[in-house]
Amino acid sequence: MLRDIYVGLVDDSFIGKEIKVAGWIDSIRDHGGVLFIDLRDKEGKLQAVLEESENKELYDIAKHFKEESVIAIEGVVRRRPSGTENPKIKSGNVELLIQRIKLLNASETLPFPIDDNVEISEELRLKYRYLDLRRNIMQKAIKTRSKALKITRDFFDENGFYEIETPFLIKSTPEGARDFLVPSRLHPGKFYALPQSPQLFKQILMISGFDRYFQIARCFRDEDLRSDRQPEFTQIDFEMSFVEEEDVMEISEKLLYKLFLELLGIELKTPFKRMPYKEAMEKYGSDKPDTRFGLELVDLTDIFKNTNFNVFKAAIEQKGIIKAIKINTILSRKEIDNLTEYVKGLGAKGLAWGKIENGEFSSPIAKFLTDQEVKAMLSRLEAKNNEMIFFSADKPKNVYKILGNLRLQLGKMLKLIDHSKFEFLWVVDFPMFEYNEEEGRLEAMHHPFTSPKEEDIEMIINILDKNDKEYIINTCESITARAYDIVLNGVEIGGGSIRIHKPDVQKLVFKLLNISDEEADLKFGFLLEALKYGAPPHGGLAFGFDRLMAMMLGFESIRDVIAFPKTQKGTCLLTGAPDVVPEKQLKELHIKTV
RNA sequence: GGAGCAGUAGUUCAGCCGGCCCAGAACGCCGGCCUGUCACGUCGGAGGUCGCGGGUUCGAAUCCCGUCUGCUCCGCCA
Repeated sequence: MLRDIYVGLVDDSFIGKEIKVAGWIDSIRDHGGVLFIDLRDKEGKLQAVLEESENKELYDIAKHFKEESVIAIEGVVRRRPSGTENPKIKSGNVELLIQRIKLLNASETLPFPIDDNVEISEELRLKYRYLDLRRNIMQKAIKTRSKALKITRDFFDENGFYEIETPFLIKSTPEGARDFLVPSRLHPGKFYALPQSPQLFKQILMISGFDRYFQIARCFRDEDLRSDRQPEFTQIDFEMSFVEEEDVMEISEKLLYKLFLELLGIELKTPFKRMPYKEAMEKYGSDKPDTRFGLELVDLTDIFKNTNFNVFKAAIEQKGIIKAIKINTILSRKEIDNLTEYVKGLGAKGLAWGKIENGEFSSPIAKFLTDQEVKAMLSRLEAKNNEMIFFSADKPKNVYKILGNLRLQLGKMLKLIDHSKFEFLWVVDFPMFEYNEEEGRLEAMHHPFTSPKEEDIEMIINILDKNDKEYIINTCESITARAYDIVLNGVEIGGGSIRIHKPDVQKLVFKLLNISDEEADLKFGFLLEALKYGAPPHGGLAFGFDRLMAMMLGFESIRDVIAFPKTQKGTCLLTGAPDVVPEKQLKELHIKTV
């Protein structure tokens, strides 16, 4: 070994000992006659000292060493002179008296400082990721992530789960996200897909009788990126046999409890709150509400059902709704303008607002409203003096999107969010289906293997019998799925469901999704077949591990908890992926670029 | 596919309603001084295709058009 101990672990007990250490020069200070070198490794820092009078030759060389160079030092640990202790570091009572130094690798001047307090552009951080990762905050993030994985593995092991790997090279299936494809050399014109999740395999494993499975699974989705979405990401994926919703939620809560306790010292209160999807949408305009603050949406549709105000009238005529958010401050004209721009970006035509000042309601739309309407509305909103109201009137989907996002924006703006809180919430009773207007067909809201509630199966059969588009659109929403999402501070950190375990129900659902028997056989035949041979009732959940870690560590983006993330355009600035490949490689794969 | 923000010394930023800018600060870098600092101090110095291309103008970092890159968001993400 080139060293006896990590510098960060040297403490009072080493006083008087001669040791050999190695690490990076965190900082170097030449005082003219005495030189300080703070040596750093993954465990911390240690101050090393060299006096010119002791060794002039070495002093003159060492004073030119640059930060982030890698050196090895031999010397004796001694107590620091009284009054020069540094309480900020663990080894602050002692220092290493340098006898010999070996320069193992000199560093050139860095492209940016290795310092938690300096914000460096994302571009540079990703290009020089190895330097970025040297920063204390990133070291901590990666370390915590590793600990979290260890805790997770132990937890599932202790609870009778097997960790089972599933393939990366799989069959592409319709539905869901766009697949990443891998060309097959042995089968010209054919492709593997990378898994969007181990979904089908974990179900098959239940049918195989393993009863409880988990996996720290890498998943791939070829969709546009966001601060919380990378093309490859990690799920904590698990599945259990002979369970119902509550069982899956309970084990999920236990894992989170353990992670928060052991990593953050926080004791979570379980069970977490549950909220039906419908309530989440109606009160928060979101299926992943941030419940750390109020500003709930209030429905005003009935109050304005006979209104003469054209904007509201038109919305109601098109099966729309009118909702409002009330805040207890009056914003400036400029702030309102900014919010208007914001909601326009979400597809709103404008932002109607009103305020109560000096006991009077005033609003750009006041002249279109009757006294009765205003009175009823203010009473519904319990609006008081110096409060302000924002309206949205549109199809429900748009109103939820606009007010849901406006609510988050207002929460931030008015500083209503307590950032020390961790508010968990289960969102339950999701609809099974969503109508896709563009494609004119139903889509699975969760995925097509999610079980409908037992009592709703009848409804599916009815819908199929009627075969009437209008009826399908109107009825599909009331079919409830046995699905659940877990939300933390307004971020969806996991989701799952009880799956279909009977082939006939699975066939019904495929049929409703407009997947023909033929196509179902072609794409999911193996699953339908497997369901015929004693498939146990089963269900599970997958956590978005990157999101969970980002939340726990207080990062805005999951890039900060991934060692080597990609940019918003999906490129790796460190290595330059993706890149062109030699013609020969393409030829072997039977591929031509266009 | 769309919208917004950003791009100026190595880094972080200021300048940007055209001329006071052949661009400035801090940190970093280079050199000198300094025996107890730990964001050391101090004196001096070097360092810039103002992302790129085009246009308007007597004159462009500054205005216009296009383009590239990063970020945030909408669409998309079962």
